[in-house]
Amino acid sequence: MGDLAEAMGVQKGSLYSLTESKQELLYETMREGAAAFHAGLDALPEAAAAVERIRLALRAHLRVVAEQLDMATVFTREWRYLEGARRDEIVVERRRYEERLRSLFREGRERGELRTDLDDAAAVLLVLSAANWAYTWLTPGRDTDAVADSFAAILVDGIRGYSTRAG
Amino acid sequence: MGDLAEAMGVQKGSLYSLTESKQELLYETMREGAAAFHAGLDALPEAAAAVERIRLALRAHLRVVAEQLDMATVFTREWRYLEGARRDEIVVERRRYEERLRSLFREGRERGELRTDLDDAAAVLLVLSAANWAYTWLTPGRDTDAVADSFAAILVDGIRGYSTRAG
DNA sequence: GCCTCCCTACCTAACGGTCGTTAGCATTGA
DNA sequence: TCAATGCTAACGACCGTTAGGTAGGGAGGC
Repeated sequence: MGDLAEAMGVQKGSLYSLTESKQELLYETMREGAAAFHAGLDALPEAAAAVERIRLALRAHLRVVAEQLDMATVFTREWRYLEGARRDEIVVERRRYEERLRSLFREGRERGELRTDLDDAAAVLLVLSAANWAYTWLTPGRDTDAVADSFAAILVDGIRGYSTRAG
Repeated sequence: MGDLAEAMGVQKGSLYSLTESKQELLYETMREGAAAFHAGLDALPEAAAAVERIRLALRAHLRVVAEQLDMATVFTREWRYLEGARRDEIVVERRRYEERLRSLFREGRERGELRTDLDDAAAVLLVLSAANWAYTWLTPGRDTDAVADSFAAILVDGIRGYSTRAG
């Protein structure tokens, strides 16, 4: 709160005529974050192939992280410190996001666009890992879409060389 | 330090005849962590194929995380709070680990075992993301090797369905 | 074998700083 | 007039650390 007040050019105590508490600020940041990430999934073209939707979901997520790096950092690191009902609400939103991601894979598999032997849980975890770790290395200047596409390319087609691919 | 003292059944101040400072404890934890993760890479069979070495590296990393969850959590979350020379040393160790992982991919590609058009940087980032995010969801009881293998399977051969694979 | 020294491990008490928050009051603009 | 915004000052809690002291046990010298 001290740092925030200083950045606003205001005394520490003055913040409390603008906000209820530090928890409240954290909560509002988390709400913004959840909304931003969900909006990325909302914008996915429904008609596109699963593989394409996954690529675009990765792009959307990384773009939010890159464009709102501070928020994304708080979103990934600080949600643990929410308490009570506010925490419950945010945890639900986080789970819902995971579930929406998971359905991308499940539906893709059911439609035969993805491997039938695909381990859904592992695939989602891999994407979520990339998404949630991104705040540590993404820099707003770089071409975030290209990175997302590289991730997607590896995820979709793997890393194995053509000559050595097993039948 | 208070929590630690309580867990040891000792007064807070008594800790300081055993350690120099909280920083020192953090530093030692980080050293242990770096050693454990590097040991995982040391044990990789040199003769194995790149794809296999990558799978085993993932296994080794996740196993360390699962078996030393507290250490791994500190290792991934708290290294930022190291200061001065101790911080520098740990940052070097972290970078070296990344570099060793990167060489798994680079050598694999150079030997033709991995796709010639592979984006090394993205591949390493993907593996590191999975590795560094693992402390948030890994539970010591579960079959960690199986999860690592699932990750490796997706990483190596991708998720795309056979019927829709592009030529 | 005994005594002395000293190191280790522990104690109590407190210091100095940080931090979130509150009370009470002043200013200002609609 | 009143709500919003700001100020000053302080409270209370927490935290890492230190000072100064005590108990005990092992090592070395006599």
